[in-house]
Order: sequence, then C-alpha cells, then structure tokens
Amino acid sequence: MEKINEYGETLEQFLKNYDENKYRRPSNTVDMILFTVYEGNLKVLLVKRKNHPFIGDWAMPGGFIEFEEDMEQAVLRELKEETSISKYTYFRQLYTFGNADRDPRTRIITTVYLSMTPSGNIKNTHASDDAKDARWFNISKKTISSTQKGRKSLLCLENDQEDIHICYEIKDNAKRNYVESKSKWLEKKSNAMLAADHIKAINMAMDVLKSRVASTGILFNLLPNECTLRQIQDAYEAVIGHKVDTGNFRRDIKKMLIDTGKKTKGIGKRASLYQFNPMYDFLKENL
Amino acid sequence: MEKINEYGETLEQFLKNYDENKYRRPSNTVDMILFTVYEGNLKVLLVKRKNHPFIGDWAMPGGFIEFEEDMEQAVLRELKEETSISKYTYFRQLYTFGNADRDPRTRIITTVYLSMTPSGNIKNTHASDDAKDARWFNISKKTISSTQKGRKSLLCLENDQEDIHICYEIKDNAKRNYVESKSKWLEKKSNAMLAADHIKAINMAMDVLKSRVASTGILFNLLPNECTLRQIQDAYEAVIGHKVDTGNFRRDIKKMLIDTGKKTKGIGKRASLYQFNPMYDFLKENL
DNA sequence: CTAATAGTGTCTGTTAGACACTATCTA
DNA sequence: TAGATAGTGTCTAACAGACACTATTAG
Repeated sequence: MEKINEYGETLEQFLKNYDENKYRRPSNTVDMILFTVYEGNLKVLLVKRKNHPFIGDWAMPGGFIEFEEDMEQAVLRELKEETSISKYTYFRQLYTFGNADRDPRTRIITTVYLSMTPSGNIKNTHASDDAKDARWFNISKKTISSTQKGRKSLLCLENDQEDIHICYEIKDNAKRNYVESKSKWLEKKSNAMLAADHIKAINMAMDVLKSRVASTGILFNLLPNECTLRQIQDAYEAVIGHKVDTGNFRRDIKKMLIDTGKKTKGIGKRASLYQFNPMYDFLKENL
Repeated sequence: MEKINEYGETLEQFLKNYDENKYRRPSNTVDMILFTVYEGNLKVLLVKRKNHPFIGDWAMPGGFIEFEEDMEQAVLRELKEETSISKYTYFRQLYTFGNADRDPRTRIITTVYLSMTPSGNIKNTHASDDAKDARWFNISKKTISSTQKGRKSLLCLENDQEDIHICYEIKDNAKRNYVESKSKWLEKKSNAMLAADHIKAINMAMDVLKSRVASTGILFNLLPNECTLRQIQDAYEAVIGHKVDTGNFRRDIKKMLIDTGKKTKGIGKRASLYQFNPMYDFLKENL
C-alpha cells in the first residue's frame, strides 16, 4: 500500500512538487591533503592559487563537486587534474569545514580528505611542474610549550628549492569537552601563506597522523615496500616531531615486520631491508 | 598593490562576476546522533519521519542548513526544534555522507554530529512526546563472529515501551587501507527501519564511541556528575558490548575519580559516590 | 686505525588479565 | 542467617622507558 504524507501526497507526487531552489543553498567543494615521506622528511602537497580569491596563496588541491559524482570521485578527479597523481595507499575523510563566512564568493562547504602515498608513486616529486604550480612542502609541527590547559606549537611548511616558508603558531587548548585550535600566521617567519582556513585542515591532519602513528601501522602508507629500520624511524620521528630511543623503537617495530634478507649498500654497516608484515595490513588503518 | 587574475580582474570585479548558479548544486543538511545512558542502557535519540521520503522510518534528528548559519548552529537549532533538548556535554563532527544517490529529492549532502548528554539533562526521556515523535532507543552492537579479515555484528535499536525493534547485521571488513562496513536490514528481527543511509552513521558513531571509551574519559559525558562504580561499569559494558572483570575495572577507573564521601541507599552494601576528577577533563575528549 | 652507520642486551617500574577473596547491608 | 550488592588482594606475564653496549663497513 502506498504511503501518503499529511498533505495527501504519494511519494511520486511529493517528489514532483519538491523544489530544491526554494531556499538559497551553499556550494560544495572537496580538498585533499596528500602526505608522503622522502629522505626522512614528511611532505605535503600544496597548489598555488592562480585565481581569486586568495590569489597567490598556497592551498590544498581540490575543487567543486559535480552534481552527479560521489565525493570520493570528485576529490580523486580534482587531484588527477591538478597533479597527475592517481595512486594512494591511504584515503579517508578528515573533516568538513562549513562556516558561513569562510569564502568571499558564496557560502562554500568543503570536505577534506586525508591521503598518503609512498614517494615512489610520485612523478616529478622534486622537478618543477610549473604549469600546475603544485609543490611538495616539508611539514613539521613542534611543541614549543605545554601546560595542563593546552599546548603551543609551531607548524611550518617549507619548500627549500624555491625558498618558500609558511609558518603558523598553533594553540591547542583543552576545553571541557573538546580541543580548540587557534592559529596565527607568523608574518616574520613566512614569505607566503595558506589560502582561506586551510591551516585548520592541515593542523587537524597532522594531529590525526600523530595520534595514530604509535598505535597503528599507518606509517607504512608513507614508506616504500622495502625499507630499513632507520628509514622507518626517521619517518616516525618526522611525524611525531621529536626523537625516540633507537633500541626501544627497533624492538617494538620489528614485531610488525618481515626481514627480506636483502641488504643496502653504503658507508658503514649494511642495513637489512624489511617489509611490513601483510598479516597486520588491517593495522594500516582500523576505524 | 591590488592583485589581478589572468583575466585582468581585481578581487572586487571577480566577485561581482561570480555566479554560484552556473552549475547545479547539492543541498546540505546536518544530523545529530545523541547518546545517553539510563539505567545501565546506552540510548540514542531517533525521530519518526512524518513526510516523504522514508515516511514512517526512524531517523536522526536534523534538517537543512540555512544559508547564513554555521553548521554547528544549524544542528543545535534543529535538535532544539525537534526535541527541546539543548544541553550537551559532548559535541563534535562525526562524518559527512554525500553519495550522489542517497536521497530521492535531490543530491543531499549531510554532515553528522555526535553528541552525548547525561540522562539528567533530558526532559521527558521516557514520557511520550507525541507531537514531536522523538523516542529514545536502547542501542547495542554485539560481535557475532570475528576473523582476521573482518567481523560480523548485530546492531539493534529497541524501544521497549512501544515495542519497536530495528535490527541490522553489520559486516566490518578490513580492507588493505580501511574498514569497509556493509549493513543489511534484518526484516525478520525488525518491525521498523532506519531512514536512508542512517544506519551507516549510527554504526560509525558506535565504533567511535567503542574505540575511545577505553583510553579516554569520554564515558563521563554520558553519566551524572556523581555516580557509583557499578553505574560506570554498566555504562562501559553497554558501550563496548560485553562484560569486563570487576576488580580490574575498578582498580583502573579509580585513577580518574574522586571519592565524594557520600553513599547510596538501597539493598546490600552502600555504594560510594564518585566524581570524575576535573584534573582529567581534557581526557573527556582529546582530538 | 677512525668515523660512520647498524644493531643488541639488560634492568626497572608499570600495567593488564585472571581469579579468589572479604565487607556491609536488608529482610 | 541467606541473599544481595559492594569492594579488595594477589599473582603473573607482558610492556615501556632508560641507557649502556657490540657489529660491520669505507677509507
């Protein structure tokens, strides 16, 4: 039996009368934060904005969602268009930013995705790709001071080849029920800045990465298939922002690795090459 | 000096020429999952849909975002309109669902918020509020079987007063880089169902709750200011879906509690009343 | 040989799980 | 006293942090 609503309409009639244009609606975009690790540095991909608003500022790659496409499709399409990168080992939704006044064009709600790839998947990592204006930035978030109530950190994005420095001071304050993050662009330490509220997303992504790296195998989404314990430790330290005890780190990380038997070449003792034990693949991301 | 884009426009000119209606755009809604604990049961608030689509099905409270209002404002307004509840001890964004075909009206992207409140904050928790058609459902997610690759669970929503049963089978499969959750409505065990894809959000909320309850003080957002160890343990067990060792639980939880010195009345030995140590407030939610 | 890199061993205090036990109240 | 509820004590294996140590290579 067909259901009718309080106005006596069937579903079909209701849909026929439905007018999406009755109220003014926001526009929707997707953005992606793409991390990798190269030579012991954690890196993030940014694109220089070529048009208004925020022209000349650095932004996460992204763009408008097409009406018929799923959000995941949209973000993958945008990234491919802007950077010709199409392989990820990790890909998940991070957060949706939707404050009414976050963009001067109109109300724009953006959903940000967090993804990672080993640097081997990337063409032109360090070569310039001028037409696209996409660049990899070293990223670090280091705690300056920490109290019961909160923490003050320095979040810096740097591209050494082109001498670009973007630096923000972040205050993470533990409120009663959540952590409130406030960020301030440090004009004196920077010669460029991030577009709109993108620092919020990047800061959040760093926190997510940090908080999961110790308890999961998430780190291996950033590393090549075969790597040395030193490479793994360097990547780990780049993510958490400080050094750890080598003996303890090796003791613990080896539990989720397989020794390939292969060795590296180089100065000093040759290092063994390890693989992430596929038995623990589920640890690369659970939740 | 004023910046101009590749068409020679200043920001002002660009904004003047900007037409948000050039492409068809989705509509945006917000929804809220509100949890509480009452008499040792974890409960979630659902609203019976009175209009198409999904008429008669149970849904999270929520609705369309007004053009000028922030998303958080929108979800708080909607909840107040639908249930006259306005106090939370926890409130954060959970996930944005935006598949192109998730609603028959038009493309609707919804951002879901997760919130909690002690049952004392709620008027009419169990009294009927027929005009609004909002009801509290006991919620449980219990693992049926578990292998290396994944887990099969039963997620059930039940309102005993009105004999409403909504039951889904959830398969959480650990893929290479993420957990894929598939849900199936169990017609035989149910006499009602959830609207649209709301089971996805509710399942995700249960997983978030479960995964954080052991390592944080998130549980105390659901409990009254003063409570007994037994109440805390019951709430804990309701969230994780199975029993734990009483001795060990007490030993560990006491570390974040203060003994008020007060005692309960009742049959058997009187129980001490504890408070969450405000020193650990930041543990109620960090990140 | 030295410098450089890779890698190991051991001690200690803390924690998590298992489980047997005692205490206080009402009727 | 029985039945009900609240609460404690103890053993053990695993783990995390600190830190001192050994191994293998190039030049």
